[in-house]
Amino acid sequence: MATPMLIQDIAACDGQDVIIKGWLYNKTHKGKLVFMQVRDGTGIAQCVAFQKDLPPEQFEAARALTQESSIIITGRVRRDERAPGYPGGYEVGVTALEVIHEAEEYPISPKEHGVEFLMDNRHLWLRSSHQWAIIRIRATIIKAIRDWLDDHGYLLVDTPILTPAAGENTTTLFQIDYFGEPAFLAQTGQLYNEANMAAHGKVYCFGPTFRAEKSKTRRHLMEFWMVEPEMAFFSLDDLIAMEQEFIAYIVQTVLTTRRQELTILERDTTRLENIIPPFPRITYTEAVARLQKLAAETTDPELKESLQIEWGDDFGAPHETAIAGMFDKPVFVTHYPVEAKAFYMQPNEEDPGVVNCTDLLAPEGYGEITGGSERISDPALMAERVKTMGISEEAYRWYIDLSRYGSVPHAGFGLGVERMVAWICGLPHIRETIPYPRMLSRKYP
RNA sequence: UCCACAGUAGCUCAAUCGGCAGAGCAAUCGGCUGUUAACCGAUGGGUUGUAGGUUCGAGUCCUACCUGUGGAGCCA
Repeated sequence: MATPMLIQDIAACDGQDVIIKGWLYNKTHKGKLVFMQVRDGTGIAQCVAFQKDLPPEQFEAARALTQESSIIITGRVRRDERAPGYPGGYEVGVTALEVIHEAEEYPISPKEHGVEFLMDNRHLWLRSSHQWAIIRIRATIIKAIRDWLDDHGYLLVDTPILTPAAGENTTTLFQIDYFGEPAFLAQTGQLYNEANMAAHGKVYCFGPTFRAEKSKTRRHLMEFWMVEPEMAFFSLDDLIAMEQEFIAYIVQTVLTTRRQELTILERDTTRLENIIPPFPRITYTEAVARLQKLAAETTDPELKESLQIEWGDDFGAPHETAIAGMFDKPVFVTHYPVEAKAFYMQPNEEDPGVVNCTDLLAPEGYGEITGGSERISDPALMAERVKTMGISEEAYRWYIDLSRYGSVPHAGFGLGVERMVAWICGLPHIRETIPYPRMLSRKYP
């Protein structure tokens, strides 16, 4: 009696008669036998149909089967070193084949395709093994994020996506019509997080965020997912200590639970195995000095040009890559100039020209994966900041209230999930890190 | 928004100095009992991104536009 089986469990079913429900991933036939690579969502298994083992009409159906046709296969699992697939090493000797739907000519072949074509067919491309591996790792990263926070006393508190006020910078917000009033898609949950923090101590929000920046780079999406922890009575040192444990846990969790997927992606995991605390940290000022030294020493005129920087400038992509390249772990860059950062960041006591903030730059040129800081907790300073930034006091009254009623030193950060996925998977472009990327010139499918 | 490059068969690409529109893969048909992006033989497949211009003749040269790719900028 054949029993249903998921392909991920194929090794445990050796010798058993099983039923697989799935899709034909690829096929090759050789006279009186047909090799079918069948995927069921949990893996890919080679199913071998010999003419003598099937009713004639079913063998003919196997020979004629089109790529991505949906099928139900009955057969016996056997160990075979030659069998490809994920996990592979076992194959199914087919005794019956039922075709559920014969697919039309499938546009994506196992051969190479261009970026535009694949993105136009993103809804189908997701079935390909590379994309399958990425999306599974993404799910594991998200689970690791939530597990670590939940296990360390952080409470998930949701923040709104539809927000009423734009503050000072409407150009980077998507505006929508809210019953005749303008509303905006959230760029961050942080301000609401600070209110939630005062209620629960350590909180985090996790959801999609939206930025209408006309960024056309390999690291930017218009819609991306961000986790933002916010902690009461936290200093910059507390923040850095927490972040490195958190990041290391995520990386190590993927390494231990998604080996197969990292192999599919041909990721060099030795770089990831090294991601354990403590991470190096340098100040912004030190980073600028190192960049200037590097620019002075290099003989490459293009690199020299791209590394030009003066104290006070924010880092561009070449700067981030160069700084990260000086370390083999993620590096915390702290104490940026006040002007380069957000209005709510706490100025440094000894050097008021910089803020107590830290960006975490990933190795291998993957850029900023977290950005965080101590927040201003002094009511007078907050009021002054709000005024000088030209922020609507009416729209942000609720936020200003937070500094009036039991204000405490606090800190938090945001982590971009897609950049984390790109780094861990070793992907050259962020577009493959989310099922349906929203980019400057693409919102289909 | 700026710079560079590209657009030819379903896909990936060729086409010499401006002179017959071509291949691999995919598809279809046939062959093969161990394939790993199989292989072998055969068949079908084209408004060369759009609009205009130069020329006896334009995929190729010129102008504008559209679309995409790479990079920069932008980026609490």
